[in-house]
Amino acid sequence: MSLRMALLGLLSLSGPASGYDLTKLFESSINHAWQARHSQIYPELNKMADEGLVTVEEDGPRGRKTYTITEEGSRTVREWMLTTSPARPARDEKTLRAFLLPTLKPEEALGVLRETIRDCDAKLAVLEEIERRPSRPRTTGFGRYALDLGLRHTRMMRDWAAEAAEEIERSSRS
Amino acid sequence: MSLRMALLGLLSLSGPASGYDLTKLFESSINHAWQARHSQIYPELNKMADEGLVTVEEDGPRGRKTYTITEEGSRTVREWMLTTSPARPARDEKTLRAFLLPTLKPEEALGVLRETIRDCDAKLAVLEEIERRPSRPRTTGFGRYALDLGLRHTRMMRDWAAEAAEEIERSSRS
DNA sequence: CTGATCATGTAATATGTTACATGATTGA
DNA sequence: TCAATCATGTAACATATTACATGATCAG
Repeated sequence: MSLRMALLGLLSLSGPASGYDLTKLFESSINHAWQARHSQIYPELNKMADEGLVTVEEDGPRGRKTYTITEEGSRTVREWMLTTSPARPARDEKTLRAFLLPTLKPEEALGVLRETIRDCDAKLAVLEEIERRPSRPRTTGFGRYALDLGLRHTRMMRDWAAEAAEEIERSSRS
Repeated sequence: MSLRMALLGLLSLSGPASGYDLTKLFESSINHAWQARHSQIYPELNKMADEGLVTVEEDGPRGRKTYTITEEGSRTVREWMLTTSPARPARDEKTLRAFLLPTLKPEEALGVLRETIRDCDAKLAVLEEIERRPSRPRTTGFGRYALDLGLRHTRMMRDWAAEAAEEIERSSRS
């Protein structure tokens, strides 16, 4: 269901769009919370059109199709947001690796943690750049919460890795 | 690969265990980073046995089988931890919902956020209880990083939701 | 005219969930 | 003896990834 909801949500927030647009939007906005390839997005859009959650208009060049969310589509996301339960916990490979850190020797674990810190810093740079950008089109609102969450999440991860590394260093010195 | 690595990691951290044990261990330790049902775990263990990453011993009552990680198994997780790249971003339904918050009316969004806060508080209570527990068997180490990350993540989420709610309240009063 | 990007799709495979199925052992 | 829990599995279905496949349009 989540992919479907993500697509309906994007259509509702950004207005009519093609599968191609949505694939890009996915990458540039919601990517750290959910991902999907075009090979999953295109079929899903067609299914939703069959079910009346979106309408299709075959217009643009190169067989471009524009999808628009319908009343029923809007109702569907809304229901989902308001009534469905907390849902499955996240599947996060980074956290899994954190969990498995104790299987490594201290120096190895340290290496992994330092790489994590570098990755977080790189990601933070990107997100902070987006945050600073004065003209985020349609975006006072749209994606604001997600950006904020992304920043907080990355900082949290960075801090964790830094403190874990420090702790390992301390205990291997003694 | 991740499920496989999670299983090998658990076997390496906790010692030999049955599929049943591992299913339970999954739930009680690594659950917030990765999940798997027994219907996925049993076949994976058998596949790994075929490939020599674990050995099986059919012993206990009720056809219980005990799996032990092999040298090759250990090498496999180690490689994975040290050499494979940052990997796919998390898929987190909670964050997706956060992203879609602007599709709701302010009062509705507020309701969702308040529920998020309640959920986080409940989860924090559980995690803090685990943290306080004096006798975590084999666990000064095992699961420590993951627990810490879990706590940080939940607090981060809680803070985010609280601040977002506050912001919505403020702007709807004006 | 040529490389980048736009634009859509399908097929094979891998991963994950839900439901079905069975039976042994243990403790009250 | 009966309910809970231990213990393993398979099948059907849903979801997601990778690779294959095709071609139009645009900017330099």
